Amino acid sequence: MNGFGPTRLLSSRRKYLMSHSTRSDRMQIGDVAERTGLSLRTIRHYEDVGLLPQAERSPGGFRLYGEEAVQRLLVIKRMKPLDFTLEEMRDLIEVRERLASPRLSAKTRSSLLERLAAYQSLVEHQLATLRDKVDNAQTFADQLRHELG
Amino acid sequence: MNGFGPTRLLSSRRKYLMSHSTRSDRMQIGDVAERTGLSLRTIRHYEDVGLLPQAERSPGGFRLYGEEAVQRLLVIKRMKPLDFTLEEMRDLIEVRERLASPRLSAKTRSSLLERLAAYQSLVEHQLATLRDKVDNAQTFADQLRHELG
DNA sequence: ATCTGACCTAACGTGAGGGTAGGGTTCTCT
DNA sequence: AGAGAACCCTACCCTCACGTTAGGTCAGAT
Repeated sequence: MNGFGPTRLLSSRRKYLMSHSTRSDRMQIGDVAERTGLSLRTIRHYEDVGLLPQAERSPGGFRLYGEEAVQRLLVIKRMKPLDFTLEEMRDLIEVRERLASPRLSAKTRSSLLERLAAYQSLVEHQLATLRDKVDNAQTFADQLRHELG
Repeated sequence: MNGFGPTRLLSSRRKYLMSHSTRSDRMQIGDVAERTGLSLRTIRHYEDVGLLPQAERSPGGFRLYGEEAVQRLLVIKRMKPLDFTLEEMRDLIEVRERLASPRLSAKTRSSLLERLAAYQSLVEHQLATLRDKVDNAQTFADQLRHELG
């Protein structure tokens, strides 16, 4: 159900949770999954398609993540209901990140801003249709309530 | 884009729109698609998986629908954002329909009501998580607006 | 050293349709 | 009656975002 391993669901992870010595602030994939509410499979998949950068690895090959990864995944999670493809999200995120850098020619910057603006109007549109869907669902729920009430 | 044929999109269908004689109130699939906003492909798929009952056919094999089909599809459309599988929807609709009949033993009726109640609580739950998603998306949109504003 | 829980890759499966090919049907108009 | 346009049919393969095994390896505790 979880993609792998026993289902931990909400139980906070007990073992080697940041041992004591030598640990940096690197988490492994299970911690990230827990903090984001995404499955291991999903996280790996996002890496596969480039939505998440390649994770560092432990000597034995375990993926290691820092806080930025969690933050990025949370952003992605917020975007998801807007019905973008993973590739669009990758692109949108990249545009935002590049804009964050101060070292950009005016041309580059304005072209990035343009792309971002395009995404924004898409976002607004999708947000509107999402709200419509909620209304629809609400209507259905009301009807159901009425039939049972 | 539409599953088949030239993209009509919003343009109302011009030809043989309920001819004049001999026609009953049967529509063909394109009319239904137009009225529900679903694609031809989707409608056929729903029939394939039993979410929509087998349509009648014209002598030449065209699917023919009545008003009930449109209504049913609109109900399905309202449900869709709630993230049910097509099979769950089929089942839920069937329960509702069976309940509508007056010829039911008390036992049957109460068992159906129970199932419906179970669905209802699922619906409420899904509705809640859907609203959460909207909030998330909203947060994201706000951020984007802020970056551009 | 061993156990156990957490993790790995590889690969196939699934749900809900989209897209295309190749061809038949139905109405309108002449 | 014939033609043309608009509409529809089945069959099949494709896509996207993962889920689900299968068959291992790794890391920390005992």
